[in-house]
Amino acid sequence: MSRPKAPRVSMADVAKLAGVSSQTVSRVANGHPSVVGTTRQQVLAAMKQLDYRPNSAARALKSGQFRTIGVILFTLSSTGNSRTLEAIATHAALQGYAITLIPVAMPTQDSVLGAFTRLGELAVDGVIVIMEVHLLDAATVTLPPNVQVVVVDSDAGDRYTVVDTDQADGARQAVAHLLELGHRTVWHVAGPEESFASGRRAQAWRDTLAAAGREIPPPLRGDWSAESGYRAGLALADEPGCTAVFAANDQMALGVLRALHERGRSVPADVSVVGFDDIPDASSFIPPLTTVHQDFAEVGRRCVEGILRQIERGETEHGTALVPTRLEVRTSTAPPPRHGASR
Amino acid sequence: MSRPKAPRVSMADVAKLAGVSSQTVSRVANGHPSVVGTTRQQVLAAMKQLDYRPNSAARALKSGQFRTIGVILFTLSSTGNSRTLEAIATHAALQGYAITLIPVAMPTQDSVLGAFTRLGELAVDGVIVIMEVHLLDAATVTLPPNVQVVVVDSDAGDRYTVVDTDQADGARQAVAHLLELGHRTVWHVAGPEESFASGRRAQAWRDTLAAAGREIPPPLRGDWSAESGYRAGLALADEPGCTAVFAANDQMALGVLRALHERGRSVPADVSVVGFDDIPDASSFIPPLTTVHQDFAEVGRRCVEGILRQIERGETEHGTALVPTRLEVRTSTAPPPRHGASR
DNA sequence: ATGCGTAATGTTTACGTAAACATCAGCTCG
DNA sequence: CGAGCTGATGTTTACGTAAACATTACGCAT
Repeated sequence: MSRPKAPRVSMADVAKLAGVSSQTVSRVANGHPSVVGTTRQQVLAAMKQLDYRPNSAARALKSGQFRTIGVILFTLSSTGNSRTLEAIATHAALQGYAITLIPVAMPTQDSVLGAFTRLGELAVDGVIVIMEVHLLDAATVTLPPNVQVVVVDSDAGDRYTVVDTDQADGARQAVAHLLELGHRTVWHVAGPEESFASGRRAQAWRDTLAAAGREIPPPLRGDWSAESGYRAGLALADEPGCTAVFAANDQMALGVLRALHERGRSVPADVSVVGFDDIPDASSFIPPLTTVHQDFAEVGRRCVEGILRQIERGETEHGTALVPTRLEVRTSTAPPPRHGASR
Repeated sequence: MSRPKAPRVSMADVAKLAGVSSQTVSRVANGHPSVVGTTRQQVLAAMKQLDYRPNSAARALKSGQFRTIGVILFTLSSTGNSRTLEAIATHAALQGYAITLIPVAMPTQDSVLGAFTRLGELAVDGVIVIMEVHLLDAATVTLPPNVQVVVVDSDAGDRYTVVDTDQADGARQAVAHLLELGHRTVWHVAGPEESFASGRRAQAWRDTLAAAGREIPPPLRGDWSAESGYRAGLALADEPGCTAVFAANDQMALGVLRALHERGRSVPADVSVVGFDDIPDASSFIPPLTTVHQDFAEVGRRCVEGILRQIERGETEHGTALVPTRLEVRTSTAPPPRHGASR
């Protein structure tokens, strides 16, 4: 373990060179006002000459703060997660906070528990959870008492600060758009059952149809993947009455597009398709996909704001903040085929 | 700043409860052998009762190690980066290391320099850079002396440990596949000029054609985005002699597919298209895309191994490790149209 | 029996920082 | 003109851990 190391430069070294006490060096480092200009210059010069860098471990030990936020997530393979993470990292950096990644191998309670246990020994002041919250329940007991939590995409607003895309309104916009175009009803390719976002989108789809007095077709279930969308799309292609599809994310919409294409159903002439997320590729699908745009950057920003507020104040907040969505209309949607033509 | 806190449980507290010295607690915590069974049990029980968690700041201060790896990257929006990061995080966690994310706002030397300066004060034992290395040159001076570096996708093997996908072989396989199908030559949609990966793929494309004695069409240049691929695709659709396209990544291939589709050129009957990356959606493109599969998980694994080896040994290694690629043949490639038919 | 080695545990110390407290010089005001 | 104040800087201490060193107690060989 003991390896040859360039011994680190400490405040004491700087102090000696500058001819002051180490406390004065500390004051300069922290921008304390009561250091006179000339002294400050000397210290600064000494710091530069020795290439001094504050030791964050010592600082953390003394202050009890790490200036670090942990982010717990299951996977980065979904666009939403990685874009949110990126925004979190960027905003945290702006506030002088670092991000520590805590990957959870599998979305099981055991794994999550393990991640939180590791976290208990980890140097973080707060945690942002990008994951289904019901998995978190068992884990909360293992959280150190003074670590705050913010959750993305969840209904746990009564226990945590929750930041969420306005799933319901996004889905409503998508369905309303299709109805306005004249479609009788809208079919739905839902996400996995255990996903909160998926549930909210499906519920809003159902509600919007019900509010308009339309028939509610049985939803098809996918797992977010394009492949599962393809399977759903094959089924939909065989439904003669199906002229409009709302897929719960863009990847499944991609699969639906492929299935319809293979079955000779033209989009949007025969069937209209709407997605959710607005991933960068959506505008290059065949045809370019009408989809619900999510502002991941804003979600990330609010997460950081929320967690920092809690860290500063030292107390947990509750409540849910919704980030608005907006329908991005491209060319995968059109009025339904005229009645005569479609039979 | 002084906030009401649950005072943290320290070794001394555990020691008092267990009726031993804090050093014995330390020995138990670190699995030191010379603690007799009964004592160990007492300490363990006390730890559990008090919900003791080691303080990583104090541990880091004492040992000089943080058990943390920093990852510097510019963006997570590319599949490759986020998948690599995920693999890095997973493998680091397996070894008991945490990952600290250092996002760089813009790919400029200034930004990178800033990130490294911040890093200087950060608690990391090593750094993995997922980024064009030429931006790193100015930054190395600001790196603390005992922080090791591993680089992904670069030609800096003479200065750093480099882990890279075998770009050249992947591109070669793609081009060879198209030539074997009977295409006279292969057009190329390249990535951005400043990208090392892009350059390697383009060079291998050129070399493979040259080795086969084929004509080398002028490469088109994109920026990795589907939109840029679309623009390139429109140009290619107007090239009568173009029957085969090798796009430097899957997203640009997606754009090419759309352009060809819009121009009424059928894939693969009229034109064959090959991509690079094998993103999950590639199998759901219209048609499913033949592409070069990259093993991002393996890249991440080797990065972590490399950096840990350097951290253990305390010295920098040089050299490049190549992760093999493999051609995933789907239905976007076929023999060229028969001569008579195409005119 | 005496001494010595060894295994188990306790005591001291240092890591680098920053809060708390102490000191000292210069200045204002009664 | 000196008491008291203020601003600049120095000294002490504590944060939690673990290495290094110190101290027991016990067993075994002479």
